[in-house]
Amino acid sequence: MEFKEAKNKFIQSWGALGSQWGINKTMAQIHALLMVSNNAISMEDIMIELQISRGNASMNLRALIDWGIVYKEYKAGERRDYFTAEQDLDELAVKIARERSKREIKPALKILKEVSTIDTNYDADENHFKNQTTKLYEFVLKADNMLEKATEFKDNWLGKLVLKIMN
Amino acid sequence: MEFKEAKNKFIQSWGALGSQWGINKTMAQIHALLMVSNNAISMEDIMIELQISRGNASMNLRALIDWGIVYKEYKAGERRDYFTAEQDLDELAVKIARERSKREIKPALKILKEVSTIDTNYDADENHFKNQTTKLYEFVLKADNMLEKATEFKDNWLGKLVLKIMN
DNA sequence: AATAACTTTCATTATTTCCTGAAAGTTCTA
DNA sequence: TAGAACTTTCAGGAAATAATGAAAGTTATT
Repeated sequence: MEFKEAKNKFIQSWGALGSQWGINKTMAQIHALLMVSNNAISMEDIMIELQISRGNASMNLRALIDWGIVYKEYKAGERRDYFTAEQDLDELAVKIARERSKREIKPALKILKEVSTIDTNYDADENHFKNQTTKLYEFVLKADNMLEKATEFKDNWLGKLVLKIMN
Repeated sequence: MEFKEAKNKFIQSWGALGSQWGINKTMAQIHALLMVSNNAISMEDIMIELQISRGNASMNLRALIDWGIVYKEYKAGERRDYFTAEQDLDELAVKIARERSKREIKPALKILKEVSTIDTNYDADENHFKNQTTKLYEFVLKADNMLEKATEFKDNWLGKLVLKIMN
């Protein structure tokens, strides 16, 4: 396999993987492209390389920037914006974990708390519901806290975690 | 909030959360319903409760069974199938983690290995590509191994992990 | 082996999600 | 402040995904 083919395969696969995890294909592809690019690249370049429209490129770049994993870069004497992706994988993972926690896990916890604190009479079904949702709340809370703790290492957090687990 | 309202809210929210993580809404809703149900329930019941068609119910129940988080149950003297969800959250998380690893992470690793092992000349772009994908491969491999190790505790694995991290 | 009770399949339809492209917006320069 | 260079927005169209329901399939019973 030569470079261009490999690069393309990587971008396509990253896009597909994104879809499976609830991230839209183009967003994942732009991220993939930037991640393996040696230099900052312009919206124009991205549009051409991925064969997408200006609007699509613009919206997804914005989303990636909101996630904190793509940066705008200004080149001296140049009008257009250039973009780069976070190149450090520890940092990337930390940012993704924090965003998903903020956007999805925290709201889910709120709802779990709400529904698990209903008043129950002695009905078996209601008790079971309350029980299960309470457990779920505790489980998700614990998982979320753990992730937060783990990512606080920041520097090589995954490596440190592995060491701890291995004993 | 009373029981029925809470139950509904939980099911709806679980469905929405599923979507955000690449799991179809109905599948997540069926799972939610079964998870908080005190008794095994029939396809008929599920169809009514979630207002979905027979085909939809059948296909998504099948998918949940394939994931290993929903079980068929046979009641003596009854013709129809009844369904229950895995009630133990540790077990549930382990199964989901293992399936996603098998279905998504392992194939991704295979591709990362492929694209990261191209022959490069001294071109800076190519070297950067090779570098980044190699690092990504190692990172994902490490994460996957860690998850495997963590879930091997099986019994209260999340709790044990938290303890380790806290030191 | 015929019928009844139930489940699965899959072509069609519906819904959701995503993408396009043109217009409006912004920012810089002269 | 006019115009050029570039970016963003968003209504409408396209594509992807999910759901329906009727027919085919399965299994148990008589």
